[in-house]
Amino acid sequence: MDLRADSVRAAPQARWPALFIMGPTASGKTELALALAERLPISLISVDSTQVYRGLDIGSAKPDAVLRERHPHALVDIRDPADPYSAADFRDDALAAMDAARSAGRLPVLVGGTMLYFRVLEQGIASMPPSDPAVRAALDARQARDGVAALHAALAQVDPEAARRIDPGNPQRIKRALEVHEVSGRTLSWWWAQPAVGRDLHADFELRRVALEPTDRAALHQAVARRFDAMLAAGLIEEVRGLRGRPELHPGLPAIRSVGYRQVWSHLDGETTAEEMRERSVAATRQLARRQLTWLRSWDGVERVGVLPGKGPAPGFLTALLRSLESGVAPGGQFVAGAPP
RNA sequence: AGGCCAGUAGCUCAAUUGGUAGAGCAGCGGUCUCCAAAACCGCAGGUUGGGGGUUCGAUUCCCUCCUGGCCUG
Repeated sequence: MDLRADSVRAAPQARWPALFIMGPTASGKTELALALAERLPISLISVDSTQVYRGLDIGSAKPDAVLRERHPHALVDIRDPADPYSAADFRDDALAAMDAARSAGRLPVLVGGTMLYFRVLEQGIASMPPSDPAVRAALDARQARDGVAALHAALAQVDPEAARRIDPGNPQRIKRALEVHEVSGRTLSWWWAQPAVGRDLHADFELRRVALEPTDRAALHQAVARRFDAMLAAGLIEEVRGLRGRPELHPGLPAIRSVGYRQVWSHLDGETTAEEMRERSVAATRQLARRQLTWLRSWDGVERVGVLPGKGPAPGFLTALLRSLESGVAPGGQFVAGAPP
């Protein structure tokens, strides 16, 4: 779906530059973004499904308060962990933050590792009924009572097309399809067939997309383990203990299901030893990184920059990136429309 | 020193009366349209501690050596 040519005709004014910094966990995205923020008028926008939650600080590798004071990050700490955030929420919020950056003459720099969010921001998302907590709860109960196979069979009745495309063992997607049907009266495959609506990002912004890709998997694994140990030393268990003390929070919430938090929560429930908790957390982080890399490999037109975990990209890359971005800054210290991203 | 038990995939363990080995986890690859740090799919992986013997055939029986653990001195 590339509406670029049409959009340029419809909106002849020059587009505003924007930069994506993508990459798996522990690849040095934040360091690169902060280095840019030190030297250029940019607005940092977090693309991270866990950093949106207040109180999930250590385990989500949020930049610390001092750094965020100096370089504010949009879309960090915007939700309570009890209140689930979604890809569609992100798209709206990110576009608003990008518009604000443009109004301020600043370069929006979107940094993060939540690849679905990048994809939805760029390609849009089909107009579909949002999630409905009550319907979800009912479907969860039905799954517990009748099993996944029964849910898939029910889906096959109302929406054979969706049932064929969704794996019979994938309860999350099956329930989403049933939910959409229940709240809208239309099947998921009907919604899939609708033309995409909503704003086209490419009409207003010219993107430069940079992906940090670790060149050495073993080194990435080591960096992941080191970083988790540092989180433990920084008080991750205490952080989770605090969350666990809130009665409205539970392991079914997206926030609590995220890497590290889930495993520590389970450890505090007495289900695992400290050593098991550490091993499972580190393994889950490795798996997260692997899935993030799978996303990145499938994307065309992305600038791929090799990094050695722990050392970052080659020094020449930052210099070259700064030089090309600086050329878009006017004497007044603001970016100009039509600048090269 | 003697006795007993154990040694199978990277890890934890399976394998009916001997019929040339399976699973979970980890690893790797992939899917992804309002939970995505989620949910799911697939793949690979072992001269069964070494050596010898019995047998048509040994993870399985016998001998020996090595390693670890327990017990007795």
